[in-house]
Order: sequence, then structure tokens, then C-alpha cells
Amino acid sequence: MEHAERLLAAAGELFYRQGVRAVGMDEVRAASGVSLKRLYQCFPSKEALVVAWLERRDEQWMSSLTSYVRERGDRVEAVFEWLERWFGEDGFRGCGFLNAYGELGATSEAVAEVVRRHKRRLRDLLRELAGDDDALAEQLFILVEGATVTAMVDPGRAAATARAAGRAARALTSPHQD
Amino acid sequence: MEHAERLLAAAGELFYRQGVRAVGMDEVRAASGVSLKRLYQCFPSKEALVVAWLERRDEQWMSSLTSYVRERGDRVEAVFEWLERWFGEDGFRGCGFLNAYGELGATSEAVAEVVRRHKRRLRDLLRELAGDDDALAEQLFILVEGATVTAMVDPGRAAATARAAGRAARALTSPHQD
DNA sequence: TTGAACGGAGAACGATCGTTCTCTATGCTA
DNA sequence: TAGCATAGAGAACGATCGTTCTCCGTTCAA
Repeated sequence: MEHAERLLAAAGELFYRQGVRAVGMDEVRAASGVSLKRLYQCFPSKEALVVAWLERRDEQWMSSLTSYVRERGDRVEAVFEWLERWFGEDGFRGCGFLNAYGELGATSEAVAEVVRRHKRRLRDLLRELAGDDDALAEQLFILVEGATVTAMVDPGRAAATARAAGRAARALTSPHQD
Repeated sequence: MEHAERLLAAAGELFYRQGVRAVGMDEVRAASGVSLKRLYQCFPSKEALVVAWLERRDEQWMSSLTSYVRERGDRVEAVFEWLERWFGEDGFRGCGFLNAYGELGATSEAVAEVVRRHKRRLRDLLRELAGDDDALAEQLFILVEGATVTAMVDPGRAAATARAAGRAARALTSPHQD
């Protein structure tokens, strides 16, 4: 359906930029150009819209990161190059999943579940890039998460943050080589 | 004033557990036992209450972490031992500052500012523990932030997350010694 | 040309929000 | 005892929320 896509794009932009609870359904209607009646035909509640947004964001975010690192020979460093680009995008405001979890995770189990699923997928990708080294993958995951929230709070130094995390990743991946 | 402390304790618990916007002022009144009239005498608006909560939390959180590492000879590893304890506390739900920033940072400049100030203080402490090595301090900061949000989303593995971050910190601090 | 199904605009609804106001009881001062 | 300031309980207010409903114009089959 055409309308669902317009709704998800408009709602996602608003949710990400302002936080979920700060955005009313009428604001989604105005930004998407889809009538309120059809909005509720596509998504029976605001919670359903939020969950659908996060699922779509998971697919797009993971697919963008995955194809970037695939094109660069599955090197771990490519993850942090990709992060640096992402942090520099207009309107970057941290991890939409972590923000949604902090805001709604205690209230909505459906939101908490889709966030955990996204983080599991990210961890799986990092484990694969780490050659199935679970301990290293966990450290890389922590670096990615830490760099992302740090870049959110201090966007002026976001590029430096991504590079610092990338250097840490390199040191952890090849601890005896520098 | 006695009432302000009761209000901050009750409101902080609610804000941290449920998210700020999910908590109404009447809920704060009920949990604190302070009348609505006096609540607004102590804090002229909800935003003022939120900011005061974050400032108090900054003092308590930083002072708890600082005294813990001081008692252990200012070792960097002590930071991650402290994190592991924190993650295991009842009701742990990640970093209250990051959660507040994600929820309100785009709306309230006062909230954004107090969060940035708290993160600056944490970074300053880590820089001191890192012997004024800025690059190392930045990596330690990223590890602390990453471990905290990871522990929020997956509390069942929070202790393992803290230890993984601690091992990464050790490797980065003494890269040629293991 | 008629009529029935549909869709959009937006009014309406009940709930809840942050904030203020009213009312009454209490205690203190003269 | 009389009068006044104060405080708490909670009603009230206007705004806004998520959600539903009403109205009216359009489309298309017969």
C-alpha cells in the first residue's frame, strides 16, 4: 500500500527528531498528507505505528550498514567509517531504537521487543565480522553503542568520536600489532 | 527545604523508571506526599523539576563513582567494577541522562544542557584516571556509555557487558602487556 | 440519471495533561 | 476569644492527546 509508506516516512522523521510522545497523530497526518481515517486503517493505534516504524528502520539501517561493509571486504573498520558518515548526516539524533527504548521500553513490551531484536541483529553482524569471536564481538558492540550515544549528546565532535571508537576497535582486533 | 528533597526523590524514581512524559505531576504528588500547591512552590514547572532531578542525580552519581575509584587507587578498572554493581541494582534502567536527552533533548534546551554538563564531568574524571591522555579518555568514555545502554536493553547480561567493557579498557590502557 | 459505496476533512469525544484556584480547617497572635 | 495567615485536599481550567464519528462530495455500475 502506498499510504503506509508515506505514513512511516513522515512519522519516522517526526518520532526520531522530536521523540515519540512529543508527536501527535494529527501531526503525522499533516506531515504525511494521509487522512486520519486512513491512518487508522493502516495502523490501528499509535503503538502499532511506532512498532512498524522501528521495524522498517531496522531493515533500512541494517541493510545500509551491511552493504557498506560487504563492499569493503567485511573489514571491522568499515563499520566505524559508516558510523562517521551516519553521525554527520543532517538531523542525526542518536540511535532511534535506544531513544525509543528509554522513552517507551518500560510502557510498551512491543517496543522493547523490536528494539532487542534490532540489537541482536547488529550483534550478529559484528560477530560475523569478528570471525565468530564472541568476546571481541561484544566489545565491538559496546563501542558502536557508546559512539552513537556520545555523538548524539555532542554532535560537534561526532566525527572524532567515530574515529576514536574505530581506533579502539582496531586495537582490540589486533592487540599486538601497532 | 524538606519538601524539595522528598519531591526530588519521588519524582526521580518515577522519571527514571517510566520516562519523564509518562509521569504526571499528580503522580509525583501522590508518591511524595507533598501537596500540589507546595510542589509548585518548590518547582515552578515540570521542566524545573526535571532539571533539578538531573542536577541532583549528577551530583549523587558522580560522587558515588568518584569515591569508589578513589578508594581503589584511581585505577581505571575500578570504573567498570562500579558499573557492574550499578547494572545489578534493582530497577536499573540505563543512563537517566541519556534517556532524558533522547526524550526531551530536542524540546528542552535546559534538559539538554544539564545532560551535556554531566557527560563533561564524567569525561573529566576519566581523563584524570587516564593520566591526561585525551585519546584514551575518549575511548574509555565510549566504553562506559556503550556498556550502560547495552546493559539497559539486555539486563540479563549486564554483568557480562560490564566485564567485557572492563577487559576492553584494560587492553586499551596497556596495549602491549597481555 | 440514479443510487450506493467510498474517501477526505475535520468536528467531536472522553481521557489526561500541566497548572491554578477554591474552600475549609488549623494554628498563631493580640 | 477574635482575627488573620497558612496549608492541604482536591475541584476546576484550558489545552492536547489518541481515537472515532459525522458530514459531504465524488465515483462508478446499472
